[in-house]
Order: sequence, then structure tokens, then C-alpha cells
Amino acid sequence: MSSGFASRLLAWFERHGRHGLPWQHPRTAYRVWVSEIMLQQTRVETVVPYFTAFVDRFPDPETLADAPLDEVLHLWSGLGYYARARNLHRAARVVVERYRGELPQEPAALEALPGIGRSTAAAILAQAHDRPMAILDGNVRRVLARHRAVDGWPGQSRVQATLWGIAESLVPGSRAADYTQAMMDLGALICTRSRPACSRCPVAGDCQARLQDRVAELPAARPGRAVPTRTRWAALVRSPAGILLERRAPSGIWGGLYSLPEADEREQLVDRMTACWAGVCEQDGPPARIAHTFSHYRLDLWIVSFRLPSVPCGIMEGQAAIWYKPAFSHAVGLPAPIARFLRDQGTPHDGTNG
DNA sequence: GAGTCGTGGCG
DNA sequence: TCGCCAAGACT
Repeated sequence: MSSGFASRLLAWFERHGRHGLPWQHPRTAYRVWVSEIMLQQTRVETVVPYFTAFVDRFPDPETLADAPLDEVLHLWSGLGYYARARNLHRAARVVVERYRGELPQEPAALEALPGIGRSTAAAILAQAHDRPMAILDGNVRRVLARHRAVDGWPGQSRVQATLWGIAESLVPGSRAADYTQAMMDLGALICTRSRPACSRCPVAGDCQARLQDRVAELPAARPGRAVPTRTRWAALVRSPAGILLERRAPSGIWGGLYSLPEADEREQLVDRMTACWAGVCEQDGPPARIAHTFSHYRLDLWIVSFRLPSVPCGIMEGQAAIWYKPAFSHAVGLPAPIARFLRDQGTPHDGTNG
């Protein structure tokens, strides 16, 4: 029992909450929607510049629906989880065709749109329309697991169901928009993962984790497991004309973006490069190594940079391959590790063909 | 239910 | 350097 939970939280929010986030001014359903999608598994500071550019170019569902997917992906590139961009684009077309450009206000209709799950639907309805609906994101999970001393890893469905129940029971009948933002602000600013600022917490008085001195151990960590390492060799083929890349499949990792040739083709590519490698090794130095950690595995990517010989070689024959030019890259976007590599190395700007 | 999907920050 | 994980949803 925690009577007055929402009242204390809202009072704290007035003075200490975040009130200047871009999607709060103006707080339309469309802008809240875009922000919620971008914020999935992504920090606020990272999202802000992407959000601003995105809604500047696509100010409403119609504009977004009319735009080619390539342009949407371009504004998303570097943000990660590109399925979000594809789903957002698809959903915008549904909203225009089926709902006359207005986001539906029924939870079920909202959840039926691609990319919108239970929590995101609730967040949109609460923030844009003040509907008293509970959300359960990473912040809320942490706040509730501590305040009610909920044991178990929140990723477990049983624990998740418990947390949803608590979340539902605490939502106030009014001021749902402020309450929702307040919960996330509390989790982000006070009830942080490490070293939470309990002395400044408005609901510390009846926080069970605090009363039991278990703040540091809640919420329970996910069960550990081994992280496999995948090592790959990749070739970054440079020439005065540009860099050889190919477009990836529309789904899967880096879907719809441009990157190095895949799998079998890449193996052949490396083989064919071997002959050239010795001659340019001294000039270009050792291969650049990019170690990248994904959610569940570690990818060691070795990138070999060298210049094409003047005579055409087989790697230019691939149907899927395209010649990369700087201007084109900005129109589509590159995977961050590769984009960073190109930025550090400097991209050729003297390309004329392709 | 368990994997997958990006990137960046932090201890 | 390394493991964890953050405004989750989808397969």
C-alpha cells in the first residue's frame, strides 16, 4: 500500500521533472509517437537531434507516408534498430489510408500498428491525450521493482506481469500525461540503475527496497550467459571512383542500408584482394580493427583498406554491388562503425564515374 | 520463451 | 578493456 504515490510524484515532477524536451512542445500525438519509437532502447540525449531533424522533414503522418523509405532510413542512420524506421514508415501509410492521417485513440487500434506495443501505445495515449494508462519501460520497471521490492529478473514473464499489475494500480485518474513523464523522469534522474539518489526521491518514504536495504540488488540482474565472439574479415575497397558497397536485404541487421558485400561474395573478395595486399600494406599501414559489441555477441571486424589497381578486377562484376560516392552515402546512411572508419580515414572526393 | 535487432555510455 | 544495458517490439 502506497497511498498518495501519484500525488508525491506529481509534486516532485513540478519542480524537478523534465519539461523542455522537444516532443513536449508542441505535444501532438504524431510527435509523441515519433519520439516514443526513437526512444525505444535509446537514450534521450541521443534521440534529441534525430527527432528534431526527423519532424522538421516529416512534420505530419502524410509527409512521412509520402516519403520514400530511403529518405526515412537516411534520417535514421546512426540511431540503430532500423526496423523501427521501417515500421514507422509503414504505420504512417496505414494511418493516412485507414485513419485519415489521425493516429487512432483506441489502444487496440494503436497496438495493431507496426512498431507499437503495449507500452508505447499507452505512452502515446497518456502523453498526447491524458488517458490514464500505465506504461512499463525500463525506468518504470526499475522504480516499481524497488518501491515494491519485486524479486526476480524483470525480463521474466511472471515478474513482468507483476510489474504491469503494480503499474496499473498506481496510475491516477487525472494528469496521466504528467504522471507518465514523472515516472520516467524519476527513473532517469533519481532512481537510476547505479547509485540512485534516494535522499531526493519523493517516494522514498515507503520504498520497500530502501526499507529492506536492498536498493542495490533490485531489480535483479538478468541471468548471465556466455557472449560468443564472431570474427570476420571484411574488405573496404577504395579507388578514385569511390568505395565498393552493396545494399543489404530490407530486413535483418542494418536492413536497407549499405555496407560491405556479404558472406560468400565477401570471401571471394578477400581472396582476390590477397594478391594486391602485399603491395599496398606498407603504404596504408596495418588493417583497421573494429570491435563492436552487439546485444548478444561480439563482432570483431577487420577492415582492409587499399586502392584498386588501374586494371578492372572481378569484384566489380557483382550485380548487387554498387559504387559508393560520398554524396550518395549521405542520402542513405552507413552503419556507424563503417561510417566512423570512413570519417577517420577520409573519403575520396575525386570520383567522377559510377 | 528465447533470439534478434544498433549504438553509446558507464563503472 | 569488458560486460551490462537503456523511453521495446517482433519473430
